[in-house]
Formats: sequence, structure tokens, C-alpha cells
Amino acid sequence: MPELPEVETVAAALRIHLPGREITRVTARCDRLRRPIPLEALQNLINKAIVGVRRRAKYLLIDMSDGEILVIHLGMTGTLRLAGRDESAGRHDHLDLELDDGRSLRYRDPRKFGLIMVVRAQALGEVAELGALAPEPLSPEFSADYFYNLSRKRTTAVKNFIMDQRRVVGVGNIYASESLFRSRIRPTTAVGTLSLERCRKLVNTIKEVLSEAIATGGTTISDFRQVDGSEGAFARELQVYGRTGEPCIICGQPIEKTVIGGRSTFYCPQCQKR
DNA sequence: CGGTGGACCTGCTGGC
DNA sequence: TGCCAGCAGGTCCACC
Repeated sequence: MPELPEVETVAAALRIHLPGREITRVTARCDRLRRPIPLEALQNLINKAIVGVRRRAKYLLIDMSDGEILVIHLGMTGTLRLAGRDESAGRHDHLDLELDDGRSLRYRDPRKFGLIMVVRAQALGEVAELGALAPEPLSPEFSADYFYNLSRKRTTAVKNFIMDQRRVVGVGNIYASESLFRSRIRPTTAVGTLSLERCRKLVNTIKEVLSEAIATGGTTISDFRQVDGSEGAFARELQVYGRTGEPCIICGQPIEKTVIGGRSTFYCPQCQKR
């Protein structure tokens, strides 16, 4: 669920509340998500202060005063909330980091596809999950030239390519469909056949869509919540995702759904050219 | 190396 | 009304 805009929304909210706070207690209610929850390493963060909150790709990085970094990935259904002292934990609230103001940073994840790690700051680049990540989509490094050069002779569908975190990070299933619609590119098109100009259009559109989604607090389909529990407003801006059979906002043709790389993909058969 | 398909996990829903 | 197959925002690994 959470793609770059959702993670950025969470990071921005945590950045307001967490720095300066100390962790006073750690409570884990299940052993593992995608991988085991490193309970011992988390307990070593007790009495350490949080000094900053960052985002890299779809990962949240919470910097601690002793040089450790708490790394959190939300998977498909992960959410982080600041829970009050009196809010009891629900069925899928797997981890509480209690803070020195009495609130708890509470991690919930029904499907347990998320990931929680503690990493030393100087070793961050060597962590497998983070070491191989591509440029940030909103950075100048993610440019038309970069995209064009990287995609030559590649036969995979352009939608697979933009969702590949080794090419560009942060684009997931929703924003891939939305970006391709706004770029008028058919998702199944072999990425290596796109002209430089169409690559430029797509790159600029990805930046635009992600920026708009960040500005509106992300997209809530069902699980995603901002840190205060409210929903992201970008769901109202979706033009093709989840709109099978509804008229295209440009031409009125029904939006079609297909499967690419095992993921549902939405597009307008009239507006989006191969 | 590039590309594809299944596995991981739980909950909700659409269609019969 | 009730049941269950199918599907869900993301990786990750095995296999061709």
C-alpha cells in the first residue's frame, strides 16, 4: 500500500513529534513480520533519544542519538500511529515503542509484509535492502537521460520497469498506473522502445504525480492512515486506478484492467498508446 | 543478466 | 442470507 507519498506523509508527521523524545519501553506482540522483529536490538534503544526522521525509497529511517537507525518498511498494510497512554492495542498492533511523554509509536500490520530493522548508521549502505536502491524519483538524478539510457534494449513492460526499485524507487502499483495514464503510455509497452521524448514525459509525470500525492497526504484505499489516523486525500485524484469500466476522463472510453507482472493494471485503451 | 511466477500473511468483498 | 474464491498499496527467491 504505502508507496513513496504515503511513507513521506508519515515521515513528515513523525518529524514533528519524535525528535527529542526518548524511547522508554519496547513491547512486541508477535515474533516476525517479513523477517524476525529484532527485539534485543530494539530494547537497546531504550533511554536513547530520537534525533531525526528521514525517508529513503519506501523506508522510514529514525535516527537515534547513539548512531543507530531504526529502519521501518510498511509493506502492504503497515501503519504507524502515535497512541495515547490509554489506547489499548488491537489485534494487529505488533510493536509499541513507548516514549518519554507517555505516548507510544505503534506499528500495526495485518498482513505482516513489513520490515523492522536496527542498523548502525555507518553500515546503512551495506544493508542489502537499502544498498541496491535506485535514485529518488524527485531528485535531479532521476532524469529523462537516466531513464532513456537505462531502459535501452530492455523488453520488460514499462510498468514493471518503473516499479523496479533498482531503477527508480518509490513508485508502486497505484502511482505506476496513474503516471502512465497521465503520460498517455500503454503500461504493457516494452520500455526499451520508448523514445527519449516519451521517457521525458514519463519521468516528469512521475515527479508531478508523486509531488501532488505528497501534497494531499497520500492515497487511502483501505488501510493507509496518516499518523493522526486521518485518510490521505489523493484517492479522489485517481484517474484510472481501481476504475475498471468507468469512463476515461479524457475520452469517455471505459477504463480497462489487465495483469502485468502479477499486478492489476489500469489504463485507457484509447488514450494510452503503445 | 533479464524476465516471470509463486510465496509470504490476513481480511474484505463480490458474485453465486 | 451465507459462503468462499479472488484480490489487496510490496518485496524476495527460485527457476527458465
